[in-house]
Amino acid sequence: MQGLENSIRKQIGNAIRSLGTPGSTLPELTISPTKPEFKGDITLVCFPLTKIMGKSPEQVGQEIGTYLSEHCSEISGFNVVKGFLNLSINDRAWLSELWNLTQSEGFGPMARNGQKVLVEFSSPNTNKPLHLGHVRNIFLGAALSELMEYAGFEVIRANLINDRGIHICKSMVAYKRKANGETPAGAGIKGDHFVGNYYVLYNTMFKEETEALVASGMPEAEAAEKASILLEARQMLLDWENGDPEVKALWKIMNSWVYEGFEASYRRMGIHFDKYYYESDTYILGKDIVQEGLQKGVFYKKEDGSVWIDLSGEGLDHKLVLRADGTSVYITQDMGTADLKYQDFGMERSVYVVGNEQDYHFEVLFHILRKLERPYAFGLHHLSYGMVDLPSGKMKSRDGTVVDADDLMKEVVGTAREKTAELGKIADFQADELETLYEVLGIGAIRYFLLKVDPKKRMLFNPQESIELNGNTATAIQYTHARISSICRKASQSGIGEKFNHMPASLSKTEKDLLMHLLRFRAHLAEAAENYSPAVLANYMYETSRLYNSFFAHESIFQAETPQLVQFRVALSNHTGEAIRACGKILGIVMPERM
RNA sequence: GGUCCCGUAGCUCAGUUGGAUAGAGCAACUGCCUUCUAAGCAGUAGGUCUUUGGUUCGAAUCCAAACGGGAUCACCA
Repeated sequence: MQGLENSIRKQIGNAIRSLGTPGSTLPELTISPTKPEFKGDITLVCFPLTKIMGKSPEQVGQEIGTYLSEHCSEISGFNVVKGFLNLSINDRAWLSELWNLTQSEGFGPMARNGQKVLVEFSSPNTNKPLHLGHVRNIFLGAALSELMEYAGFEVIRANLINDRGIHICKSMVAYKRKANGETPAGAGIKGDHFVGNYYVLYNTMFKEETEALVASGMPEAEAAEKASILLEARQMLLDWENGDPEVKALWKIMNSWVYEGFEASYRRMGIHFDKYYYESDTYILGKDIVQEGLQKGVFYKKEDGSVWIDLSGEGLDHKLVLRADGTSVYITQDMGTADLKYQDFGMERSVYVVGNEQDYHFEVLFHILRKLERPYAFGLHHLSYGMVDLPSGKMKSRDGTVVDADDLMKEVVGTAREKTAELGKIADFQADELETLYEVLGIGAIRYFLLKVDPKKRMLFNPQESIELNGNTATAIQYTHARISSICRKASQSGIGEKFNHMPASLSKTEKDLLMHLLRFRAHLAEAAENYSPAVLANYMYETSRLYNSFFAHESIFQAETPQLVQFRVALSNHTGEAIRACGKILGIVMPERM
């Protein structure tokens, strides 16, 4: 596409010049695929050229069209409708484009660009198991990482674990009071769920205690502050900071249970990290940066000793960066962590995959880092995403309306199992092959469902209806891939080559639509990487699958008129498979050979 | 209240950065398995792109305002 489109752009430029417009600079040419209801393949919008050429849009179209069909062998015809110049490209030109593509980079990754990008995602708290919101974050981060890698970057996947603070202490208090030394292994519960249960228990106990206090005549606000269980949790946080060995030991063991649980979930999701950061290490960072900022005059100190930054020039507000007592706030620590990451990896770009409730925080953080003239400051990006809603409304842990990540995976894999059995195409599958297939279908379905939507939009998750296996779903795309694989297997048994090595004289409509779409792969890849948007690629992948299915239904492959045509259609199928696998790899959706 | 995000078919979402008669899937209705996988294909129906102004040859897209939904505006993380 690139080569052909560029050469046509050039020819159009020549046309405009030779049609008598001396010296003036060309406006940007808008060229797009022709709408299906018109004849032609690509369309030039003529309106922007009317001024420079001093003619009506129709005249412009006619004259450029005439010039092109005389000077440009790829153009086989044209028509002008209401100022749109529709150009027909001969099939041979399209075929050579595909030929060029498959002979060169194909659908493989771009060449290394020598730049590094660090992607921070997942970043869970260690007091409860992962839920659907985390799953969106994790799949976004993982897909973005793959996408950037494919686009030529070296990628560092980082997970900043929030393993410190009052919320962890709450689980610890509940455990201390009620557990009697129970362990996840003993209880037969996954570690993160085990600890999460004590967090829930804390909240129950806290509620009971405050209600009792209120019943005994204490005002509600006071009761919420005086509950012994809360005081104990606060004391525990202080003890933790003072290095109390007993508290530290409990903290360590409970966190290790959670990490085991997380690792199991990550494994099932098919993701990994290159680097873990822990807030228990990073929370002390950033104070030296505050001093540096004061010296540089970026920050200022109030009479009480607290340190602030004035961002009113940026349309924001004044923001505290250090308390009067010299202790850190969240953003202090984030400044320090940003420096730490840069020391560790020296990356040009850094992406934070964090929910949109922190939009303001990151805007402030990025402003600060730019004012502090950090070398990485202009490569920062906040990949902000919207909440996942349920039909019942917002997910709330205390209402028990969260969709647990492990439950979700289990359920969808179960659905894949039932559906597969229903269709009954799996008679000759081995048991372990089947288990793999169910995983691939189930996890793929969730992944695609969460990735196909523009990240910044809130999205609705309906547990009953959302994970469908028909229509615009991973399953349907995986099915297309399985069909393609089946074609390729059959071809190889008959000794038919899978590589594109023959050009038919002409293309059918579905062949041409598919081919033209395949040629746009790299443009979509580039667009997705540029916008940090896996959704772009997800939609491209679905469209590829749809066009292939249409081709598949309309054209017979092995019964084609000539052996050459058979070979071409096999090759077209194979290359479509390559494109789908490439998208699948980036999105983390495994494409099965058969299903 | 200030700031930011969102508003497209009954539902869930696309919409190539301003182009032609706005597209998919689900749900509903019709057809298509004796030929390569029907988890599919082809079709019917479904729209005041929240509203009102503006910018221009042209607006779902850009600007302004209003309405609706959400987030945020902590010396929490």
